[in-house]
Amino acid sequence: MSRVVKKRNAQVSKNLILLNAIELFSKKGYSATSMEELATKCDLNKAMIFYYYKSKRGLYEAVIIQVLKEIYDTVTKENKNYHKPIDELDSFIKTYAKFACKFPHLPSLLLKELSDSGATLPEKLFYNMKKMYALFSDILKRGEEKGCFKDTIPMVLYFMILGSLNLMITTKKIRIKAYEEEKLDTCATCDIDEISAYISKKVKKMLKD
Amino acid sequence: MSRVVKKRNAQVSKNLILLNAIELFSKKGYSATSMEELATKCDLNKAMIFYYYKSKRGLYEAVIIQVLKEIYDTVTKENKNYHKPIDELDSFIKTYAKFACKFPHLPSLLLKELSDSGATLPEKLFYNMKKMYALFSDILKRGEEKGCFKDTIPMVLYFMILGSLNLMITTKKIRIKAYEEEKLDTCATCDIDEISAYISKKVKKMLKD
Amino acid sequence: MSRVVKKRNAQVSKNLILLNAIELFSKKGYSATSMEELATKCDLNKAMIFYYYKSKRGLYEAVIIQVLKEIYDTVTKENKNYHKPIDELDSFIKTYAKFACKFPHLPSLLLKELSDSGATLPEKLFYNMKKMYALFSDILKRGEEKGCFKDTIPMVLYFMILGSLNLMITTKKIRIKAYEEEKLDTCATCDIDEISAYISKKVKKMLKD
Amino acid sequence: MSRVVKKRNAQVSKNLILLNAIELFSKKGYSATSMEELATKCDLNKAMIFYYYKSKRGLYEAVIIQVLKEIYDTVTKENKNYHKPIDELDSFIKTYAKFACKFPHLPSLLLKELSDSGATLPEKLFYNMKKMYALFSDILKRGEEKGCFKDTIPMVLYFMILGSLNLMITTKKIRIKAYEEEKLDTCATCDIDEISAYISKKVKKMLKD
DNA sequence: CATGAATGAGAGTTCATTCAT
DNA sequence: AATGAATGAACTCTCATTCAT
Repeated sequence: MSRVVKKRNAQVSKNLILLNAIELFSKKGYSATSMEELATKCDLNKAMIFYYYKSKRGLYEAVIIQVLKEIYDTVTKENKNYHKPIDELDSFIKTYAKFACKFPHLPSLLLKELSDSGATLPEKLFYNMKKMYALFSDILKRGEEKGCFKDTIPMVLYFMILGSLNLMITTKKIRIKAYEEEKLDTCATCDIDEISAYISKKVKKMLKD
Repeated sequence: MSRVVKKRNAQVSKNLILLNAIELFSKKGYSATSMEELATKCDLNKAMIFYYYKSKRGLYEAVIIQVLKEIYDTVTKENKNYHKPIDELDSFIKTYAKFACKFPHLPSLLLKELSDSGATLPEKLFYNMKKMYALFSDILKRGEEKGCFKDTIPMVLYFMILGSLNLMITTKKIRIKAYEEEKLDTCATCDIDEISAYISKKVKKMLKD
Repeated sequence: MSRVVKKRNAQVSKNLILLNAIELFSKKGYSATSMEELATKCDLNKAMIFYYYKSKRGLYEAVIIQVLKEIYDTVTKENKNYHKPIDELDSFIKTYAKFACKFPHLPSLLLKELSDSGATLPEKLFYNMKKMYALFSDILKRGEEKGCFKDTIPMVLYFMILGSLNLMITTKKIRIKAYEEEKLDTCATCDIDEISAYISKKVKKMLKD
Repeated sequence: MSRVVKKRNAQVSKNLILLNAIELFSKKGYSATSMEELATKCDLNKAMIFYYYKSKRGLYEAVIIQVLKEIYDTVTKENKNYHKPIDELDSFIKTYAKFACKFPHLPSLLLKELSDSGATLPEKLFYNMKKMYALFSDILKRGEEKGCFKDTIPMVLYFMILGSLNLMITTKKIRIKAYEEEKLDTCATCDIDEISAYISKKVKKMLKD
């Protein structure tokens, strides 16, 4: 009859759940993530997830919002140190790359959210996504005004950068495998800094006149 | 008591399942796709799916292989008409774009497969993915040999192209929404041809000396 | 790995579920009845309940409709033999009494359905309840026309009959207890026929002029 | 971190819980009533319910006893004003009707308690129920002794009165619906006073010689 | 007296999979 | 080749109850 009741404070538990949820959702996707598994990972009772986040979907939204906020904050903070559009662009790319390395599975999660939802994507989520893009497109705009960037379609350029970085990060394992087994040139040995430097260089070249 | 037994030949049913499976898997992802729903969509009994494809995972692999084959075939066929690396590159981009439009949800599916599996990715699937990439990297290689392309890291460039195209396609709905609601510059009105033309132009610029 | 699969035909299983559900729902009420328990009682897998009835609520509605139909059919069949309103009234009371004995816990179930639902009561259910009442009120109406019944408010009389019968039946156990322990006059020894005869007699007296 | 601790005295909180519990249990039944919901309704912590009433079942019993007491007290108090059995009977019916209107969902709750429990019905509850019935059967007994009532089976008559009143009250909503939609004669417009007057009149007629 | 975090058991429901026909 | 009944495991979610504070 005697039950051992763990005593942690609310914030600790709530955060523990969120952090592990970020990992699981981004590794396995929404449907394949089980609340049972998450609870075990947190060493917490399953019911606590619902106590704090109401529902699986609720937790999921909290996860996405949290992640978007983190990216945005990281990127803006870094960018404050630079004032020339070219440096800001450099910094944006490097910071995003660092972030994507930290949560390597999130991009596909966000991507899915962007694609199937369309209309149902909750407002908060949508709002945070736009803020992130606005940051980037502002850099380009200022660059064009100052005459250092030409012929920009910010949306496409944004996706060229994010797309390539995400793919390079998530495919790391398999690219190594392809290299080891068949000496295929998959850029297996490059680290993320080299990759983002290369992308930076190429993007700047694209935008020159 | 009398049961109506549909009579189709095996190939027809098997294909019917595969086609509908492509749609469902790519729309909803692996876990969120139910065999029940698929069977209903095919107007076939659930058990038939297992009769033909052994298991859900088996069907899923068949789906991915089928899709990769289709992309590869389409791209190679188109590219036979061109012989200068620049034209081949152009053609590669345009053909991939067309394909991605046809199955707009597949990229995220492939992407996930690339990321979580790593080592467990079945050989056949892996093989088909490599063939596709080889096609692209060969174009670049020939271009470098002929001196028309400079400073290439094919893997990164491959992902810049695929990444941006995929993202532009899958986010179409939401970009329109963002434009309509807040006049955000999300390239909402561009059609896929304009987008791939822009990407082509920019990639070529990157590779010039 | 080898699974033993029971082979019964659909109708048998579906009925088995319905019959046991009638018993459980009427004994315990909706919320307190568990699908797990029902399945065990049927010696069937829990999933079969959902296979046949979609949801607990769906099963519940099937139960109620089934029961109402049975009452209605029993009552109409019996009443065909009589043509004078007084005899029809007698027969109505006796038949309802017999039925209520067979499913002693149903009345409280129907009662609850009548009370909390109001607007949400499904159409089919509502329809069957009205048919039942119409049967009774028609007897009274004919009686008034022929001059053998006076001063009727059919709804109240209907509930006097049903209410007293239901209560006498459901409280049987406890009335016996009260009698044995304290010689309280709870009509403990009366059987249902005596009770319905008494009710019949009294109702007829009420309706005389 | 600072926690706001409500300060009420014990009796106030305990009563608050009881009152709201009466409402919820009688509206939804035992199983469908959740302690969480009750706590929210009381603007109190869930644990307080257990602090005061030990368990859900304990609270439930408190509820039933409280209600039975209230009925009994109301009825006896009213009946003190009358001394002829006929007037006492009238008064009993009218008072019960008033009470049932105040807690329209209680009857079905009591009914259920009467039926499932049988042997397990706690002593206190049983005791209170009997007191209530004794009140009624005493009126009839005195009436028979004085020669103004004939041929009484008090238990059945008790249930005729209670049954019809309860049913008329709980089905009010649905009877109105049936009337509005299909002009069915469901006594939709009668108020409780007319109904109890009609019942009174009819009961008295039954008991005449 | 009062709170909120924590628990374990069980609820309804879904789903991939199998088997007899 | 095709069906539909059957299964068992898993899933999300709820609930009464308890404990530390």
